[in-house]
Amino acid sequence: MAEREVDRSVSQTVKAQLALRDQILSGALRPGERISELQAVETTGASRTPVRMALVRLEEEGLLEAIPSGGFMVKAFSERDISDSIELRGTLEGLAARFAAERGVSARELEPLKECLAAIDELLRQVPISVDAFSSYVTLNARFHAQLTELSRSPPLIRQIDRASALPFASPSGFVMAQSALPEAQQILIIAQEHHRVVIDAIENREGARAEAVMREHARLAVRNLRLALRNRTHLDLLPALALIKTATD
Amino acid sequence: MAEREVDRSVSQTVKAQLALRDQILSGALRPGERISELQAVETTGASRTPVRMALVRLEEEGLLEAIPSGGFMVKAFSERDISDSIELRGTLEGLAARFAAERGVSARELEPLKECLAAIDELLRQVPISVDAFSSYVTLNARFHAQLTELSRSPPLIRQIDRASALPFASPSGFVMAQSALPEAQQILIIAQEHHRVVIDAIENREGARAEAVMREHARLAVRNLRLALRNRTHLDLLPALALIKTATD
DNA sequence: CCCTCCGCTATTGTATACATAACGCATACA
DNA sequence: TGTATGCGTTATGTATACAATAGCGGAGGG
Repeated sequence: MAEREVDRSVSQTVKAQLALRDQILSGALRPGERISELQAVETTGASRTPVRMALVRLEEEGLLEAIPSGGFMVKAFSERDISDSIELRGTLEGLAARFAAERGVSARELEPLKECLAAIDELLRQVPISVDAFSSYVTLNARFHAQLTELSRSPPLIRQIDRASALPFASPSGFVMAQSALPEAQQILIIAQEHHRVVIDAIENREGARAEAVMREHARLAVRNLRLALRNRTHLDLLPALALIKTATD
Repeated sequence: MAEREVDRSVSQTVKAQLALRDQILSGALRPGERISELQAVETTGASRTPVRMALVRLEEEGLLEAIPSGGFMVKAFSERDISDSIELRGTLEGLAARFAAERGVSARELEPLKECLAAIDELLRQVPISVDAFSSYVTLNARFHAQLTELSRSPPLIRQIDRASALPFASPSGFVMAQSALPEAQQILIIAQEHHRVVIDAIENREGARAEAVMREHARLAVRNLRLALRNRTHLDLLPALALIKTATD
């Protein structure tokens, strides 16, 4: 066989993992479908060992499921799984906000959060929001959540939140995109921004319970809106993660 | 070289994973120590491929940490990491209890929980509790927590709780054992049992908030007691997981 | 005497060959 | 005609050979 083209800039394992994740999230591999190692070797360009490592990592990430008789299949998610994942992340972020508030955060550390807040305020001034601005919003929102998580200064918690966000529909960007299909999108973003404002205020004033409560409400809002969005399936092709939803609703 | 002795009853990957986990939790491998693949091959009896798969899984489990330049080392935990992990699990179990309460649970499903409760009541009648009884308590308590988690009927949440319990000191059995070193051990077990009783009652009566609150209090109690136990380091060899604590406190 | 550079060694990353188990198909018998 | 059994094919599980890199030690020069 012709010699393999090898990209030496990143490890083969990482390359395979990224490629496979792409295939899953883009819908090229459908939920429930078995992933053939040989096929993965061909599509990713890595050999079987790194492909297998990538498969194990993707299983731990939650995108794949081990088949008892051997091998892996693409995991399928119910609508309930998705809303639970969002609420789960909200709960963890609530704990992170509480930790941040109770343990104290310097003004210096809150600065990046406030910058995000101001930048989002700026974006939301547009009515209706442009496509470009919306895209910036997705980025800024993700950064806000990541920085808030960091403020907990709790490696175990940060780790769990990262894990909970691995499922794309449970990531901050994921459900924002889902909500964008709704007619009330702009109003939703404004409410969400209010949550952001409150959580910063609560952390500044060391009100742990309030900081936690608002993050949980933030997630519950997301869950409600995701449910709405799943009713009008019109623009949902915006959300690639939807490729993971079980076709047969249970 | 002499032919390798192969145990064909379980996969080599699983065998290696169990063996390595044992080595880590028994303290044979110290925190911060690099794990050599070759050495692991010798001690586990598996070859490099399954050993590598096991290492990846243990990393995802949180027992190992990837070294940037390659390979893995045993993760080291601070005291704060440990108490955060317990509080984290308590928060997740709180959510599980809430889900169970809000979504409704049949009397049939609560039966196993009540059996655990009664069995623990029986054990606690002994004053002071015997070593054997304490060992039964550890098992029953772990079962209680596992069954409660199941009642949430939320696969993503169950998965996260399992992950959060992977760290041995964050598992139900782990911190019970740590607490056993305290002079107030018996009193603590009685309070914990009261929590168990309340959460069942709350779930039965569909009081989600109360069910959640008591599980969080349950965890906070554990955190307080673990702190106490770490002060009197006398009997802490009871808790193998302590092998994971950073020697240099930071 | 110390610092730097080169080369060696040890360990990980990758590829592939081999073993084994599962699935499917075909054929034969009831 | 249907079912069961056996064989073949294909996939995964395992082992090992090869490649590349990082870390360490020694030697040489400043």
